[in-house]
Amino acid sequence: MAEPLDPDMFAGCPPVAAPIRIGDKWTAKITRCLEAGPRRFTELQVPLLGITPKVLTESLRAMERDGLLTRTAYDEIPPRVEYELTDLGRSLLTPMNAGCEWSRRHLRDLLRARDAWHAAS
Amino acid sequence: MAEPLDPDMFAGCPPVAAPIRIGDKWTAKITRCLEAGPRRFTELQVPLLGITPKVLTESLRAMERDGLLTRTAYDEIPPRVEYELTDLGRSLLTPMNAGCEWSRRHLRDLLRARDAWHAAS
DNA sequence: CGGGATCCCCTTTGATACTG
DNA sequence: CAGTATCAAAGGGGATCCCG
Repeated sequence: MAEPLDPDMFAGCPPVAAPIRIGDKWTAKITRCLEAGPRRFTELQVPLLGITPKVLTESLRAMERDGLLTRTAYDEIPPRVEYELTDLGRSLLTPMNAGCEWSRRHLRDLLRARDAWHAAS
Repeated sequence: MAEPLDPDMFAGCPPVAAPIRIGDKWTAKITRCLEAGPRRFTELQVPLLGITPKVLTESLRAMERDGLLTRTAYDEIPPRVEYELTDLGRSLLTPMNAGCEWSRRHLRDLLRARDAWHAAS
């Protein structure tokens, strides 16, 4: 359905890059991962470097509860579960893109101000 | 310079309304409070219902450090300090407005999904 | 494979009291 | 007025181990 997720797709998005945050720590990244189509649990773990199963489960459950994505479990062996954005979840991409655009244009200024502050103190 | 801040200006913005968050818990609201011009410390405390001086100071210091606002202390008695948005701080209004627009259009759907979930469980 | 159960830590946030 | 100092609480996030 979709290309494999790039393990480094968030390389340019350190936590400092997120004065703008959507939902909890992982919501925005999960949304990005699902942008191109449904994904499996293990598939999501790859770009979300170091996320533990517990935390990923919690984030996915919260998003499911809020109607941002659907969870579909297939009764197979081995088990297979797919997560897919709903229209509501997809609507988050608009403010997310506004946030990313802000980072592209202004984050450098913010970091420069922060460095200057540390240098002065 | 500017009209007094409405103590209830954030009445329609419960925490649940913020799947989109800018900076720490108070950054976005402080930015809104400064939108119309410089404000004093005590002036800011009014709409930020219940914020303690400590937390307000911490938030303001962090924003100053990041170049989002300036702090000007006038050597008078009684003391007077004014906080004012920089251009960088003002640039946050764009993604903030995108987030507010999302809330206006979709928050109702999110809350409905959440309620349905609770009802089902 | 896709989790659940436990335990724990640390940061964020707040309450309270005091001060130049 | 505009903070600072200290303490306490809370919850988000993570480590580790286990399971159907």
